[in-house]
Amino acid sequence: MGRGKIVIRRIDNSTSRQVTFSKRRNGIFKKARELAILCDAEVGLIIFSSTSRLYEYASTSMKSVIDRYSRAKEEQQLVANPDIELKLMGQDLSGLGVKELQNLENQLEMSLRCIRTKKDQLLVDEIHELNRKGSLIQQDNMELYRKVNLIRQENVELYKKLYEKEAAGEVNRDSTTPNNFAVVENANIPFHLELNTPPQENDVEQPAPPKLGLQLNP
Amino acid sequence: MGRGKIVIRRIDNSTSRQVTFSKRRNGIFKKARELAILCDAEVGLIIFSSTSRLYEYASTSMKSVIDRYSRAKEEQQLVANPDIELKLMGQDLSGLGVKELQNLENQLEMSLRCIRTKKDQLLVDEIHELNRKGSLIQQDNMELYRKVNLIRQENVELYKKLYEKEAAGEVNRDSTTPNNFAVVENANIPFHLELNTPPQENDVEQPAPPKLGLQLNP
DNA sequence: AGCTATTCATAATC
DNA sequence: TGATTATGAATAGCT
Repeated sequence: MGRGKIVIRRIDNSTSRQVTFSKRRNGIFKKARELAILCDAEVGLIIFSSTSRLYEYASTSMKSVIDRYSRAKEEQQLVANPDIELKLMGQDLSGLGVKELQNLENQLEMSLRCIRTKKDQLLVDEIHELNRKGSLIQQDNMELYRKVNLIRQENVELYKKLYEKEAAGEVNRDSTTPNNFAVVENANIPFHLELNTPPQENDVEQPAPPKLGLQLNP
Repeated sequence: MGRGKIVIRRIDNSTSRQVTFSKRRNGIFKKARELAILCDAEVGLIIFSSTSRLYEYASTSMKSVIDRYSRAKEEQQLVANPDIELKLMGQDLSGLGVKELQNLENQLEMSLRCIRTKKDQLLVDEIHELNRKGSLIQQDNMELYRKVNLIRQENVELYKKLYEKEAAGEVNRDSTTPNNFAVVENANIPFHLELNTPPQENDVEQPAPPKLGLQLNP
């Protein structure tokens, strides 16, 4: 139904995707409404666009639809698993008085709080652990930088000495060839290192470990 | 679309209502699927027939759709109701009826869920960020190890050459003193480095970043 | 946003 | 129910 047939696959062009979305969204909402009216059905339709905007239609109310859906699903579950309810609810609620129900509510709320606390603790612990590890690696990193600089300095000294000796001596054997090669490599390494460093310098050279986002360890 | 135009009102004849329901239900499910695929949307469609049978379609999963819907709604609530805060502290509750109190309770529970979700997201994000940073520093670290080894090797070569030259030449000036000193330092550094490395090697030498505790990125 | 040429969905019928 | 078909709707491609 259009100027040409299309295959059903994601529309790559973002603009036409948007346009098609608008048109078809209207179309399907109309269909949903018609189905609900014509056939006396309860219909709920939820659509999130690719840009995460929410569009919804419900013949009654979305809350009603979702509640009914949940109940229906629970019943399906029950049919599939007849005895899960007993374990889930702990007990039959019918015949309980206000006091018992209040007790039950309190217990469940306690469990809930307990679980939440544990979950949060796990997350926070993990962040601490990551910070600790990060700090260790960073220290190691700084140590390595120090060492590279020391050895490099020494390297320079050695080259100086070699040149002095060669200058003091005379033009001799093939040793110049590997020596030159070595010089090139040496000249290369610090340069490369200098080039490599800047992007990480903020994270790496500072004495303190980087604390990002939330500050969890006071 | 059919042999004749129809008006959109409840179909009285129960049989044709049923037939129309079947046909249009298939139609709208197809439309929903097409919309989801074509426009990269997340779609959830719930239909209860007039006989209370449940039919559903979800491009991802109904749970995902409903959760996302709830979150979106909660955020809308928060944005729309910036002054809940006043009643948030619970003062001035006197004079409110059961209905108003229930409303307030619902709103607060919604806010609470919203805040919890956001908090969890922040924690998880932070863990991801720390993992990322850790991975970067670790790469840097490995690069540094490589460099230290290269320069050290080169230094060894240079020492060899220097000694050769000195052996070939003669016992000369005071240069031996700083030279010896340099040798001592040089001999020291790799040793120190070797001693330093093992405890961290597990963390540092592996190509992959260390994922500790919870595995958050699947 | 509109406008058609087309394809599609489906009401009526068997 | 299931299949068929005439017809109205939806919409893809253009402007």
